[in-house]
Amino acid sequence: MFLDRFLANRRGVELTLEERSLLEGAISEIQSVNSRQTIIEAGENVSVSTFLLEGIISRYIDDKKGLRQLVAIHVPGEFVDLHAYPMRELDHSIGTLTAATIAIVPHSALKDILDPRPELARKLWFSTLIDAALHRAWLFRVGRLDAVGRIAHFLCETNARLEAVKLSNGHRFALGLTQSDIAEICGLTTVHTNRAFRQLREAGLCNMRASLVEICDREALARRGDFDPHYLYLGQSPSTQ
Amino acid sequence: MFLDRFLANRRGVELTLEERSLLEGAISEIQSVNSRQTIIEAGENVSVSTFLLEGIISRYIDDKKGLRQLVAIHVPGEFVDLHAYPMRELDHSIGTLTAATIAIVPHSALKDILDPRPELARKLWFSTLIDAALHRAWLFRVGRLDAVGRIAHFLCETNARLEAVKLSNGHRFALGLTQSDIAEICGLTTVHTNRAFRQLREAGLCNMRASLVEICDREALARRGDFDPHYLYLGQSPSTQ
DNA sequence: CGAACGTTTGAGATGACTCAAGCGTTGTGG
DNA sequence: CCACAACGCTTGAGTCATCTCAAACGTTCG
Repeated sequence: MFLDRFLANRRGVELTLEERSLLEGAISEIQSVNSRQTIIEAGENVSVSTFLLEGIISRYIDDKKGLRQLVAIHVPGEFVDLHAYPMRELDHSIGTLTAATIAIVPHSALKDILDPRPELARKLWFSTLIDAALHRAWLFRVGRLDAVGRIAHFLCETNARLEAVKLSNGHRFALGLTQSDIAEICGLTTVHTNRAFRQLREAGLCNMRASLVEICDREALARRGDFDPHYLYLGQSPSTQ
Repeated sequence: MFLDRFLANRRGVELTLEERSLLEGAISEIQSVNSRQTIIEAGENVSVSTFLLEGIISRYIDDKKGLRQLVAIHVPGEFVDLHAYPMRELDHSIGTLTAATIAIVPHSALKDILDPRPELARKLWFSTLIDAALHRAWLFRVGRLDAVGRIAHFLCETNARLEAVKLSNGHRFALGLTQSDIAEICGLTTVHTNRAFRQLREAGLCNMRASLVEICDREALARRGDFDPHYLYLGQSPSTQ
């Protein structure tokens, strides 16, 4: 039941009941973490992976001046660092953005489950590759879009991801992030992010107050952000644009 | 012998002789491809993966105006799209930048080899995760560095990757790319890339003429580009900064 | 020799940044 | 229950990095 959301609605790799309960059994611990806490520091050796049950977690790279670049965020129902299983150590740090609940999965338990089950291993492999696809979409966002487009794209992506795990109805969702968080995600300053939000609001595309996001015109928002959900590898959800 | 360079000098996942020859046997075909050819279009269904023997191959996402964002480049000794094995279809396109030689590996052959060999499967999984780590470094580059820094970072990365497969001596390497290619990689215009190259040249950090890159001051270049090679998961090569 | 391509330089436009300050909301302690 | 601190949001004005448009120059190759 902890893993109900894992790979939910992902094209072709939904887990069987047996697979789900096997993975469930590999969980060693459930933890609560406060907002804005570092969970793993870049370069650390890790022997467990983290599955996110509640809240938003970020992955980021620090530059030498202490500024950081977010390279991923995770929503409930996703492994945050399953890639640590083959990699052993990480090239980035991990921290909470909001308060969060996580499940800890030791790699030894994972190995016992996966070694005799190539099909399941391939599904987990797939799930780490979705993260890579998200990285690519983020690259596109930062490299090709202007400030308004980046925010539009990010909101479309987040809406689609949350919808897949039933945390958005397609038009409205709670997102515990501040405008500064979104600025960091989109590679912008807080000030400029705020101005871009105003433009989106005035154009009637979307609205964010107190971390509740309301998407007024989903299609127009997707157009403004040049958003094509293909890279999320979702199944055919009824309202996915 | 085709696969000699694959995972060469990668921390902890070097292939055994047996593994190498098994993969070697999975190759169905060797092909030559001209410069600037599309190999795979985004969204296509694929049942083979591509291993790069010679040349430079890019992966890119098109925006709706026909401009493209490069999300990865590959050098000899790397799988270009091993992730197509678990994913089946790709969220980006693939094309050559220079003339190239590639080896084709059908997924069916891969499955036969990997299903009974979880250890080898984990090494291939790892190799796709290095691509993800490269994506993250690219995000850092585009999100946090200025024009000169981005180019410096890219040159440091490329130097290190080519060194791992013995195509750079650490200070000099042939790179069949134009300044426009590097502009696309770094999310800059050609004009501005040219000006940034001049700055690097005048500062005595590096030099690029006719696609031969010469790194004059490796440490200073790494500092300028805020480059830390940790994310490449290389073994301890003698001169890696 | 000429066409195609890549590199280099100039001048002006613009999107995003920096610095600075005011405003609104929330939570807390006296 | 009020006052104040902390935090996030909003706005303004001036600056700067990068972009756009334009043109000249050098190589390579047929």
